Amino acid sequence: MQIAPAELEIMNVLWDQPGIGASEIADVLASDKSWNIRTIKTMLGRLVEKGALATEAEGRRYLYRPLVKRGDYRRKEARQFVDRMFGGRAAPLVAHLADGKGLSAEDIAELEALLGELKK
Amino acid sequence: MQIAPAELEIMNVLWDQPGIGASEIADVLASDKSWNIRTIKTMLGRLVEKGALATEAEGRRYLYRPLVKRGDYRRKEARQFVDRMFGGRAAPLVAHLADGKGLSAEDIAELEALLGELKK
DNA sequence: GAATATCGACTACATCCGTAATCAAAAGAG
DNA sequence: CTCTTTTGATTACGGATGTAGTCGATATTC
Repeated sequence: MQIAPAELEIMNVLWDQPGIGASEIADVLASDKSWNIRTIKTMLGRLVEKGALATEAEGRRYLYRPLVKRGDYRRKEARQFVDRMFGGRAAPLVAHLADGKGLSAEDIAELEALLGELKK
Repeated sequence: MQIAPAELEIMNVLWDQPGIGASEIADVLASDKSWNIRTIKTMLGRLVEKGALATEAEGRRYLYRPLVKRGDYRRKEARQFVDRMFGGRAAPLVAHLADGKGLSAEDIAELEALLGELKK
């Protein structure tokens, strides 16, 4: 199941706060995005249609909650991206991120810890 | 400038062999893709329009050559992807790849070497 | 109770993408 | 010279996406 970039913004809100309604989502997004409430509702509808969200009626409105796990989705996308852009190799990806100054000291430390884990 | 997934296949061929024409590209791609030559030409046209490719007339046909560097494009895409999916943090991305068994021993070795470099 | 705000459902519409088909001109085959 | 092939240019077309507008029903506010 494919989630478009704009739809992902909605999913992110719902992964953080499952079980809220369209207007609450609009409130959360209002800070960075300037999306019309209708736009948000359109995307909610599409996400439900795609099977990414479940609805639960609360009075006259719906509450939404993710059916896909954030981790699962990320894993799938990460894999797909690395395949598409780097022929499936993770190292070049990290190298490119590093080259673009995209790695903080903290990132590097985390990666080291991670590699330590992996070697075991 | 945005390069769609299918267009990227064309770019990859041209990054490997700049300065070839549509039919040569079709030959290279014939092994894995079953794209009609017309499809390839459509994508070439779009890539030229987007400014990703330059054309050079050779008799009645064109030779194509990338105007965007592969490394630059990858860097930009990697950054964008990490921002979109992982809030800009690289470590979680690698963690997800690792979790999905997406890291070979070789990858791990390369990453270690890379981190060694970065720490200096 | 009448005007208004809000909700979900349905519709709209331009652009991008994947996948070609058509067309006119030119080049090559015989 | 005529038929076929190849090339770039233009057009097609359905599905996805971003960004809403319309509509009918209901809830809320005077």
